[in-house]
Amino acid sequence: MPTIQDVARKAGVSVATVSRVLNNPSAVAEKTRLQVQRVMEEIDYAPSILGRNLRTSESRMFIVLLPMISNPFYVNIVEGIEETAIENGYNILLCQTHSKPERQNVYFELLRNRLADGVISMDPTLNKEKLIHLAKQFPIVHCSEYDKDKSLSYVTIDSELAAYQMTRYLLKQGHTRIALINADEKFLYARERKRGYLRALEEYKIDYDESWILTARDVSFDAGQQSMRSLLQRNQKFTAIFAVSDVLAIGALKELNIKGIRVPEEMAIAGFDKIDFSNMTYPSLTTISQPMYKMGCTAVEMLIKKTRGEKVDDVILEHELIIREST
Amino acid sequence: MPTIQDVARKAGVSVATVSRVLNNPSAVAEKTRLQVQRVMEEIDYAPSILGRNLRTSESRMFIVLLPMISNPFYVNIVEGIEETAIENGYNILLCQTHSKPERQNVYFELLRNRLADGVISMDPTLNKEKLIHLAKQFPIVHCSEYDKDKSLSYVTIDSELAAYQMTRYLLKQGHTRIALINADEKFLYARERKRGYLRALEEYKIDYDESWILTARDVSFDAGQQSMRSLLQRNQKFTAIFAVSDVLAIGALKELNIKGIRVPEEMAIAGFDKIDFSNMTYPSLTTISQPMYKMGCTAVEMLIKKTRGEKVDDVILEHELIIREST
DNA sequence: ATAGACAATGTAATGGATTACATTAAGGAT
DNA sequence: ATCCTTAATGTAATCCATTACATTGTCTAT
Repeated sequence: MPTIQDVARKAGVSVATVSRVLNNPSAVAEKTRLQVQRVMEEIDYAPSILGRNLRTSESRMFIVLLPMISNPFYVNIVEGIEETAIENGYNILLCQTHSKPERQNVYFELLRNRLADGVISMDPTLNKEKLIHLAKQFPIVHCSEYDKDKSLSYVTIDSELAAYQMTRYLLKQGHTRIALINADEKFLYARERKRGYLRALEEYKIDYDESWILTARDVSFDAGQQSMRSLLQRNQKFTAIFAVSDVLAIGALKELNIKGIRVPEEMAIAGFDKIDFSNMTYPSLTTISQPMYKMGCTAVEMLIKKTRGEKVDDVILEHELIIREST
Repeated sequence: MPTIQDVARKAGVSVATVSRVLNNPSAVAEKTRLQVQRVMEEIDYAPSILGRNLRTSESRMFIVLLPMISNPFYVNIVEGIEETAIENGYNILLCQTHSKPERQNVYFELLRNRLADGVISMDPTLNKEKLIHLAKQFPIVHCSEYDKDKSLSYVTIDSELAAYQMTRYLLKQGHTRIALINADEKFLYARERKRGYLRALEEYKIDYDESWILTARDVSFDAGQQSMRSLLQRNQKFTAIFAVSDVLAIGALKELNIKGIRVPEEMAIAGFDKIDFSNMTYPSLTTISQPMYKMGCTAVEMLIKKTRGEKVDDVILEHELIIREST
């Protein structure tokens, strides 16, 4: 691999001039510039990112931390992040954490080592203290997940309100026995959506009890299906199910299909997220649309501001109730 | 951020000794080692990856190139890649190319600059010459997609055979009019699967014509649905559909559901890949199981061998016909 | 003709780590 | 007491690019 020295030697100039051609072309005479550029072409020279970053401590890379790419919820967010990052001359590295600290640390090391200029985190399981500590030194933005105590910047939606609206919608449809398939409450969104659900039930003076709420093992189709199965065994005569994630709802719907329970006639079901697949189920799924693409864009914009040292405000985006066939 | 110099100064030793503590601890006296380690702890020192890589030209990172993470087909492959890479002390960077050369080049630059030690490519649209050129200098392995002319290493399945078996299975079920929803033939797998499909039809002496084969706009649910729609408009009375990808099949199935066509009674449908979703549809989808996880593991193993300069053989893994409710 | 201004280019320090080679000190053999 | 071996540590070159500062040369104004 040729270096800047090789170019300089071959072009009969100093390395400084070559570097100028690269970074500030107007500072070198046209004749010299063309000569240098010709040599660069000729020997297929590309500046070493390593050398450059070492000198400038800037990499124009962002790290995007997500639990797993298997959750389709992230797809459109990543789309938005990528698009906006590229527009602004940044590239992104997609990093799966599997919610494991060892994995997370690997990526934080990249940050500490200036292999990345900032982090967009969508992993809610990150160690909070560590994160706050890092956020003092490096630009970090939370996307979709965020922390209550405001010590970290975030962009998200109002999960509580969305869940409240969905539950209220189901109540208005005449349902009075509505189960909630929730995610692990270690996720803030799980806690928020549960609160919204309860608020609606209380407003409608429904006589519910804790058994209406079921926590899925994880956020996967299987877990959703299994949750539905155990709900059906109980014989509690629910007429509607609200799952806090489309993935769970789709799993649940599958179980209803298997058992031959007609949706929405015998049982209504609603999800959350509006992932692509939610429109492919039979029947299609009523859900909450999160502005995922926009959330990704916003996260990057916030992050770039942070790299410039500017103050950024947290952002809460609008969501939307999408009524389809399953309710 | 503290440097190795800071540690050396504070511990009263030379930078060489600090470096030895890091890379070859047995070469330094226990007393000194402990002292140095204490200082490292104290000032929260972490070696600069940049500095290290610049010196050693090794990064222990692999780049994984895929068109888009939205295609669930990649999920399990990535799982296998990641697992195996980590086991061997490597980390991976997931890179979406969107099949665009500009994007691909960004990541190849990382490779050229030693920010990564090798590439696993799952993007079939890469410029072949460029790739062959790069493969002379850097370890590159193709995963799932591969090139006919054997100039690049690959791990894949026998798509032609799988498609042949699926088609033959449908024929044995008594279907005689089987449409193929294909992907763009720029993908090798699309060409291969078409060949397998045709071989079966010919073996069964089916009087088919070109109109039985439809090329989807891209590989997405929508494209599958649209393909089905246009097939139905034609009034050609197919009794079975074979889609070369589950994503397409699921879109097609959706359209059948919408039109109230019973599956499999009035129309059978089969997919390819066995993605997680394929078991969540109603009815569940007959498909070809690719050993995706294993494919990912194998790709990494091959790549590691290559980084060591060893010769590697191409690998073709076994697939399996998964018969479910849709046929 | 000479000083001053300015454009173009070069020199050398710098960023953070690794490592070949040099140096020092301690212990063992005679 | 002297020489040799060996373990422990240090010195300095190196990887590649950027950039502050120094130098050279050309042109203008007086």
